[in-house]
Amino acid sequence: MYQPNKIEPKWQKIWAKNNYKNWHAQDKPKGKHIYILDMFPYPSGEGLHVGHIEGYTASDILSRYYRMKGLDVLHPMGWDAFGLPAENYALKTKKNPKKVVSQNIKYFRKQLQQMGFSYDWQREINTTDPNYYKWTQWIFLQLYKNGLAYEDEVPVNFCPSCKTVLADEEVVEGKCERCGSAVVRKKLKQWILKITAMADRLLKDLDLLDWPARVKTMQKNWIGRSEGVEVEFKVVGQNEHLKVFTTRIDTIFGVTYLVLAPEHELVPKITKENYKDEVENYVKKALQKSDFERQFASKEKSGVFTGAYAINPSNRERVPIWISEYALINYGTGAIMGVPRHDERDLAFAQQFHLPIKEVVSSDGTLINSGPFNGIPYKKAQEKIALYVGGEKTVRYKLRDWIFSRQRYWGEPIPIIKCEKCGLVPLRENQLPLKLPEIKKYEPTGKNESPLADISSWVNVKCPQCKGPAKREANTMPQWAGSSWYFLRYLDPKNKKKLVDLKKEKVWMPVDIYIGGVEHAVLHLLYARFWHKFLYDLNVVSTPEPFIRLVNQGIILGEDGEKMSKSRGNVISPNDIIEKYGADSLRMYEMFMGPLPFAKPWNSQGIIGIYRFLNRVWSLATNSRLSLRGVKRRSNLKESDLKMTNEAKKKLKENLKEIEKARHRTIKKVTEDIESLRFNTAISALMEYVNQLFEIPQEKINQKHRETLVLLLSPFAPHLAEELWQTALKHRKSVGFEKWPVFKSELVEEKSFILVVQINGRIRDKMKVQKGIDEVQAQKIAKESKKVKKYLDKQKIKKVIFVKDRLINFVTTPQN
RNA sequence: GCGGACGUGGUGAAAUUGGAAAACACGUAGGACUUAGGAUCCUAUGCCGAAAGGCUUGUGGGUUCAAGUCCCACCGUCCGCACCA
Repeated sequence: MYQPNKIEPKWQKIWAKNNYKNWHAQDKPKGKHIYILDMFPYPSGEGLHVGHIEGYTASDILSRYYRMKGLDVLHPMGWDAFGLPAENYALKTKKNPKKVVSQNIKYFRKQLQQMGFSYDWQREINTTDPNYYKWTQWIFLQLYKNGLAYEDEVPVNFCPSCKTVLADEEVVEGKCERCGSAVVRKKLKQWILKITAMADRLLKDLDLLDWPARVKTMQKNWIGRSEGVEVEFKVVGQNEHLKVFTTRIDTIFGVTYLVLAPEHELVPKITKENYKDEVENYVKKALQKSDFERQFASKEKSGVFTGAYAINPSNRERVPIWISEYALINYGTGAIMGVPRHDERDLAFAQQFHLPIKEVVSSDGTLINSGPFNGIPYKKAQEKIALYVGGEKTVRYKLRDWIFSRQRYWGEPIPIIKCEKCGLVPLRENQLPLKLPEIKKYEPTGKNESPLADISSWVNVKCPQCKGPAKREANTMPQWAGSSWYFLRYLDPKNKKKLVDLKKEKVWMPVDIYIGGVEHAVLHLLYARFWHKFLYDLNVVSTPEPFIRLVNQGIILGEDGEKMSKSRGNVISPNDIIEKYGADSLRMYEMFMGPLPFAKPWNSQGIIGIYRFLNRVWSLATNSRLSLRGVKRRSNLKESDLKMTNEAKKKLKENLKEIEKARHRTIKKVTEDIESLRFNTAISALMEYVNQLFEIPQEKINQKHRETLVLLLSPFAPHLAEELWQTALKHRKSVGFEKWPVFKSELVEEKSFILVVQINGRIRDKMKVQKGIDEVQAQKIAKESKKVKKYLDKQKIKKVIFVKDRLINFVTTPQN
């Protein structure tokens, strides 16, 4: 009897011997090797959910499969444990974050081991371990030394609930990605990473990657490259110039006003006395609004006139200068030229404030009202007009630099000392890691500083340069720091001298297959690419991209088809499923639900089908009865016991002949499907094979049939396979390192096929015939069919289409 | 609004290159075995029809001997971005 709750713990214990040495990958393997990586989890208090298991099962199947194919497989696991979720949870439960994290990790590790995932636990890493974050800090120092980390006072996103600044990537629809509070804009001095310096490479190198189209598109849009022209408008009566950015320089003759962002630095300078009160009022109001309010609450355009005018360089016309929220300070130059006739937003604004509207591109796409450029197609005119108005070609990106400091306790300390005399002084590399002090009060202060600022024993230090009094940088790094390079540390987790040994790095990088959720498309995946390119420039790594192939698993929805959530009460707990059906059933069901990238609703009934299947496998391999009692299984009977009609005898003979072919066909199908990550159809193929084995008497099933079944099943259901391999089939060694079965192509090939006979494209008959017959033979056979004759009667055959080994189609016309 | 993915039975889904639509499961119905069945086994199961046969891959058109697959238009769903000049 198949009892998963007995055999699963048994094999898990055996696999755990010597810290899972069987799954330990060589540092420098001699033969073929493959790096199969999961997005490592954030060890929350909730434990693993079914979504984690989906991706992790897929990667485990691949890992086990490639080991059986004889490859060296690197399949590691670790913990991404710094950041807000752990800290908020710790605050809520009034515990120490370090303790919380270590408890959660313990629970996660246990759950992963209960699933039978074949990780190389000797390479386990933890981003909150000082031996790990030493290197996160080291990378920061290199960024600083290379001018890619800088401190600046800029308008930043601030979450009032989490009491910290956030990166643009962490703001979703104007709200904090973590807690959902509306984000407000503040001007604060922050550490910033110059990701924009890599914008072009991050965009171009997307071409090197085998990633899902939507992730590439998301990154492309996020980087948001646009080519345009910067052009200056002189302010009337002042020695000031307003620089605007436009992608449509050809419409400059149609400019009827200019707009500045409320935060634009020239606003106070150019505003005329009579307009000052109104302008200041508007600016003040705008600054108080959250991003959410500014972007979504009011679709109507707002704005005020500054009283100032500027000269349009194309036609010398005087145009009014306005300010409005719809000009964004952090894109382009923060100032735009208003062309109401040819831009929807400008049109809305012009209509609101009764500004003139001027047409400069006619319906046929040529310029009008544009002085010397009239009659030229607008595209062609762009270059000439840019030259004419003294504009400068520029490339602009939506991507903004990465705000890198957080006013929270639970993160990597930034290894910088601030000295009044010497300014910013980086720690020396031999002073790393700069450990996060253990403190009692780690609540965020809300004072735009991390709680570390209040720990005087930690924060007050001597300046390494002048030995005078100085302070440590008290802000910490964001959650994304540790995950931006973790896949490198797996290669060399204990190296004390280097982040990673270059020789080991050269062997294993880049990651061959990276499996994880799509939610990191513009966060982790963008940050990791950025750091990787930087490390590539430093010769710390040898490849420009870290992840060649990315696969997103689709989310698993609740039974109601909605996203699983506690409030909906539709969360499926892996623990319950394991208890009821075992980890092998859970693994296989999640793979059987549908294609890996699809979103799929859970179905409690569905897993029963898998459980039944594994029971059938058990009974086949152990040669035992399937049911508990009272059931006559056909294959328990001797051939002579069967009441054999002639037809039944014939069918049996056929089945026996077919079964060896079926074995080879199944090997082929399962092998190909695993390699292309079509696990659902691989499992279907295994089911079909089992169904076929059930069609023949038990004594006709030989060891080879059973062994093939167990071998092919082993990546999917490793516990069951191991049990059957060693107990029922009497092998000594683990099934996980047996040779993957091979098929003979001559046995996969069928000798006959079903010839489909069509008349005018409609199927009229089917018949089993020898493969390889030619058109003449096929015609002859087809025409012998009564059904076909009926339709060909009184018809003239106009044309015959013959597709070899598939079909024959008679195209006819009535004879008269 | 812009960009992307997609639309097949009661449900999850299969379907190499344009060549048998619905594999494999779930569910349902009937039967077997049973003190019992929510275990197990067998049979049936896209729709209409007694049958012959006809119809069927969101809708409408097109290309083709042949379309789930290719082309055009429309409808719908999901996801991402969203005043980016």
